Parts: sequence; structure tokens; C-alpha cells
Amino acid sequence: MDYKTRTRIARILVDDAVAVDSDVTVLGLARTVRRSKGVAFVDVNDGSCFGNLQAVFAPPENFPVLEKILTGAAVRVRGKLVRSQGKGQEYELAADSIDLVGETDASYPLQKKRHSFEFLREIAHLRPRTNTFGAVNRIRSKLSYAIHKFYQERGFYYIHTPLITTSDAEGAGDLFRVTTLDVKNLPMKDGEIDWTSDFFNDQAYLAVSGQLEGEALAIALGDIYTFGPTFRAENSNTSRHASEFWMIEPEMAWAEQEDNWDLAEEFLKFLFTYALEECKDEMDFFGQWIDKEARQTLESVIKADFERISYTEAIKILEASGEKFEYPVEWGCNLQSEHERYITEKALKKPAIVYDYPEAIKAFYMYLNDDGKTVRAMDVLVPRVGEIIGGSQREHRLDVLEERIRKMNPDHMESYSWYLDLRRYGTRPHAGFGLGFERVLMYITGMANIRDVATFPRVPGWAKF
RNA sequence: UCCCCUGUAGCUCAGUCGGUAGAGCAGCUGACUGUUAAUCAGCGGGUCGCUGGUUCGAGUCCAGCCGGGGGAGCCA
Repeated sequence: MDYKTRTRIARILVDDAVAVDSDVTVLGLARTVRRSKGVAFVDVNDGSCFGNLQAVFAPPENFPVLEKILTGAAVRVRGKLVRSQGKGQEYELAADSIDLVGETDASYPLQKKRHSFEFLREIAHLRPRTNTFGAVNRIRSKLSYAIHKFYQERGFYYIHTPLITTSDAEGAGDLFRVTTLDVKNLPMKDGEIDWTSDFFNDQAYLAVSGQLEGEALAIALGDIYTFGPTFRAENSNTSRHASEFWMIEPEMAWAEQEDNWDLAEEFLKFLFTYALEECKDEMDFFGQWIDKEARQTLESVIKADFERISYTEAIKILEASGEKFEYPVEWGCNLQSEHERYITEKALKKPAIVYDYPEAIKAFYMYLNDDGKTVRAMDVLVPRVGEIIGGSQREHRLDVLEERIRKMNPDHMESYSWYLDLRRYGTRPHAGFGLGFERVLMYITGMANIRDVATFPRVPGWAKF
């Protein structure tokens, strides 16, 4: 059968690039089939866009295969593109022929009605065929492109950092172990597991961040970014956490924390603008079915100047708020979700960049301020999702960094020797941050659960498909 | 990991006071000249998450376990 002769439905419905009366062939899945005595309709979706193309069959008895076409069947339809005689669509296909390429049966789980997201998660291999998950996956693709576009246009290099690491103390959560040892028969030495006989002659893990390696490349290439998968073995059971997710980590050599703030703000605004302008159909869909305020939320962020406040100022706002928080507020404490939400949703009513956190609650690699009490960390908070970006200006002074490691991770001095080399040879101020891709997608689409913006989500207790 | 909610047909759900299982959709059969979650008539479809307990009798009450969801912590 010839599959090369084909018109993507997006060419017809989105680009409006196919002339009426053209002969077209579409390949796709039958979404619904409606038959009556004189006329039958098959809505075909080929995944190229949100919309279905309605194929019209008259009279149906000339197309006996229609009786075998159920929702979900793969079909090829050939016919003439015409203006629709019915209401509800501009074009339709006056069909000359239809081939049933891949049949389906009554057990096909997807029906012509709304399914719960919980049910669809159990059939993650079929859910991309639905309107919602088709839109999610298309917007995921388009925003991936937008990320590259943003950085490439600004002279950042896309670099790849390792997914396997032997460094277990990057300070960003629990790690998945990578091993080829027989777990039922572990090699022992002096009563301990002998890791030197493992594949890498050492204990190995899946990386929780590419930041440290990213710094090495930034110092060589100037400005870089990573965009790839990352892994956290935290037992986090929330709608915002996944065990495997994609992260964007830009790193700028020759940069201090103000540059970091500017980049973060510009980056988010670029992505939101891109979604609104380049993903119109998907955004209309999300606005109608998922989150009525999706578009408005993005527009307000694009227009807002992000409020830049120090941690100390944030604490003052919280203390003066009169709110009763479950976790009491005092200088030195971690900002809890409820605190972050109050700041961005109630006090400021716009995105906030909070910086200069107490050194005791942040990672060792962050630049120590002259006050000796705070580091140049930054969290970007947005209404509804909370923390969407975390980053910092890095500590580039060798002696200060050594002291910080000695104080916070004394057992790992040895494994950071290469990282200290970056300060030993040609050091300079540099800064960067991490943005969780799925969290951006949640924010843009209004989808409430990270399991529904990841294509095949991995969370504690679930790694199917 | 902690707190709360929840589990009934393929899907979405109802099931009152403890009295022996229901609807819509999907599927099948038929009707219908333009439908669009098509409509109309009919038919088939159940280990009520699992195990145990209370009771003459449990979908319903109790306990434990398992699954799912929401929130918290950790974070992106």
C-alpha cells in the first residue's frame, strides 16, 4: 500500500494550505464513526494537529468496510476536499474510498467521551491518542524547540552532561544506584560490599543535576545550557514531583547574580510568549477544557516585572502579614510552600525572584556574600506552582569554596577535587539555574499533575511502559 | 515518609436504615438523508479491590493489607 501519498490534516485545518476540490489522502485514526441510512461520517485524526477531518460517505452501502471501523481503527481515506455542507467544520472530505489498515475491537479502552486522568495514566501507551494528551505532547515538542531557540539565539552552546555519576553528594536529593553486581550475591570485602568489583570500579548513580559538569563547560565555552533527563530517588508523592524529569540548566561564565535574575525572567517570558503565539490551538484547548485562566495567567506574567526581593525582605513580608502559617516564620528557616505562595500570590500578586538565602540552608557551591551569613541563591516563584526555578551565583573563590566543602560535605573533599580545579585554574564569577521542564509545561497548560505532562511518568511505585 | 479522601460493569458513576446489583456511555442487533460525545428501540455484560471479622443476612458495619487521588515534607 502507498503511504507516501498523504496530506497531513494540519495542512488543511491549521495552515489552510490545501485548495478546495483537491484530491487528498489522509492517514490516521478514526475518532468517531456515525452511520445512518443515507450518509456516514468518520472523523479522522492524524496527530498533526488538534482537529479531526470529517470524511463523508454517501451512500454508506458503497463502503461496506465502514461496518468494521470502530473508534481507534487506523484508516486511509481518499477523496476530494470540499467546503462542509454541515455546521461545525469548514472543510470535510467527500470520500471516494476508505481502507481499514489496522482494525480495533470492543476492548479498545478509549471512548468517545471524557476519561479521567487517573484512568488514562494506566494506559499511558494509548492516551497520546486523546485530545488532551495529543495537545500536551505537541506543546512539549514545540517548547523543547523554543528552549533551544532561546539559548541558541543568545550564543549559548548546548552541551551534554553525564547521566551516570560516581559523585553521591551533589546535594540535590537521593540518588538511584547504577550497578551490574548480582544483588542476590554481592561481593564482600572486610564485611562491606566491595564496590571496586562493580562496573565502574566504584559506586555509581544516576545524576540529579548536570550543573557541576556544566560549570566546567561554561568556563571553557562561555555560556552553555543543558536540556536533558535527570533522576531523583526521593520518595515524593505529590502532583509536582517525578522520579525522572527533564531539566534545563543554563550556566553563564562571566556572570553575577543580577545576570542570573535577568536571564531567568527573560527565559520564562520567552517560553510563555512562544506558547501563546506558536501553539494557539493547543492553548485554546487548554483554556477551554483544562484551565480557563491559562492564557490570562501567562499574559500577566509576560507583562509583569518580576519582583526581586531578598530572603530577608521576604521574611519581613511574611512576619508583617498577620497570616497564621502552619510553619512559623523566622530568619534562617526554609521558605515553605505556604510562604512562597503567600509571597507570590497574595503579597506581590506576580512572580518573585527571592535571593540571598541563609548559607546554612543552601548548597555548598553558592557564592558567600560579604556578610558571611547569606549566599547568592535565587528561587523564582510563580503564582499557583510556587518554585519553578532554583539557581545561584557560584562560589568561584578557591579558598572560600574549600572552606564551604570542609564545613558542609567534609567526607567528599576528594571527589570534588576536579570541581576545585575549576577555581584553581582560570576561575571567574559565573552563575546559572535549573528549570524543571515538566513544571513549565504544567504552568503553561494548566495541567494539575506532573504525571500528565510527562509522556510516560516515573514516580515512586510506578515505572510502567 | 506523614495526614485526609477513595476503590461497584470496559469507562463515568448511583446504590437510602444492613435485606441479596442499577443508570448513562461503549459493544452487539435493528431504524434513520448531513451527523459531529448523532438520535431512537432492543440485547448481552458484575469475584462490589483483597483477606478476615460482626450478623439470620454485608456493596453497605469493623480490622488489616493492596491500589488510586489530594495535601505536607524534600525539590525542579
